[in-house]
Formats: sequence, C-alpha cells, structure tokens
Amino acid sequence: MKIALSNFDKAFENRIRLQIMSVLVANDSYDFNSLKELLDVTDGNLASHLKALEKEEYITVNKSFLGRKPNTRYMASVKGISAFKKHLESLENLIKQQKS
Amino acid sequence: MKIALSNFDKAFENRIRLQIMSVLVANDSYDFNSLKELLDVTDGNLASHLKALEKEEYITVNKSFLGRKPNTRYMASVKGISAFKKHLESLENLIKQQKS
DNA sequence: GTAAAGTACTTTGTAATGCAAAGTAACATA
DNA sequence: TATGTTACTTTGCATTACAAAGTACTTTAC
Repeated sequence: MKIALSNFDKAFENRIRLQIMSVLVANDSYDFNSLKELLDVTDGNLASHLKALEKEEYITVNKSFLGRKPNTRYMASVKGISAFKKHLESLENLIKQQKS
Repeated sequence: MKIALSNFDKAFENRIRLQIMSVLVANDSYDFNSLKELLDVTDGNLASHLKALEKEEYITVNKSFLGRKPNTRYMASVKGISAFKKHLESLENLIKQQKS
C-alpha cells in the first residue's frame, strides 16, 4: 500500500490559507477587510498569506476604489480552484484509504 | 457568515502527522519501520511526529519483540480517532460552506 | 569475539514558517 | 493640521520541520 498524497499541496497546509481558498472558491470574490474580519487575523498576517497564494497564482487581485476608499478584491483563479479541488480529493483519498 | 473551524486541529496541520493518523485509523496498528517506509521519511523525523501525536494522546505505543528484534507498534487511541474525525468534519464543513 | 547491521530513538543545527507589532504610503475626513 | 483608513511591507522573534549525526541495545556475520 502506498499513500496517495501526490496532490497534497503545501500551499494549503496552513489553516488560514485553507480558509482563504475555501472562501474564495465558495464566493465570487472577497475583499481584504471582509476576509480580515471573517478570519480574525491581523492585516499583516492576512496580507502575507494572500501574497503566498498569489505567488502560486492561485488567486488574482483586483484593486479599485469603492467610493473614495481603496478596495482590494481577491478571486480564486482557475489554477487555484483546480489545485484546491485536487488537494481536497487528495484528502478524501487519504481518508478513504483501504486497509492493508 | 462565520467559518466553522472550531474543530480544526493543529496536531493534524502537518502532512506527515495527517498521514500517520490516517494509516492508524484505517489499520489496527502499524509498526515503526513500516510507517517509515510507507511515508518515506527519516526515522528521526518520523519519531518526532509520532511523539507529537503521543503527547496529544492521539496514539498509543506498544513495544515488544518480534522474534528477537524490537518492534514498536502504534495504534490510534479513542481520543485520537475522535479528534481525527472532528478534524475531518471540520474540513468537510469548510468545503461545504454556503455562499454569503 | 569483533565488526557490521538493525531498531528506535534523541540530540543538534539549521532552515523555513508563522505571527504580532510597527512602520509606510496614499488618500480622506474633521 | 491632525487623525483615520486601506493595504500593505518590514522587523524581530518564536515555533516548527527536517536531515544528519549520535546513542543504546541487540543480533547476525565472519
């Protein structure tokens, strides 16, 4: 028996990044401050995790102004959604592994 | 919307510990060397992750001799199985979260 | 009987990661 | 002028992860 974890993704090993991706897959987009409130993290911490996901090209960023305030919105990319799904499948396989 | 990750368990955030628990939940017991081979990790690394799980009382250890060689077998504890299941439920909830 | 090998670690050292807090820039409002 | 807001970046420290080396005890090979 070999454990099928080939699609296990290091980018999702962290709880906050996992939550971010989950939110972005379930929602069309989410902005910085809403994410910050939802996940209850400091802005610096959130920014660094978002950047890590951006570096992997798992999310895309859209900066605009809402009224006169800057608003940064994040979206899961096609690549990100795919990687996230593979990661979840990988977890499922891990869970459903048969006895040896 | 609040994200339900109350049962997300730091002990299972690491890939190797997640694999170990998965193996021990799926199998009655597993010994050190088999785990080492299965997970393809160094013995030191494996020992430290096993110890972390033992510290949480998620696994139990049984030392004996197989023939004349020492054999250390690991089993998931009731507490460990429960925590693992809660962790998986937590992941499921995360995945199934509804749109806001 | 001495050397080599196996089991299951512990220790060591280093690199990577995670985090809060502070700092920053650009603009807005009072 | 000064205070607030957004969305960061930087800093510094603590935790974690890991390979590699070391250890103790035993067995097997020569």
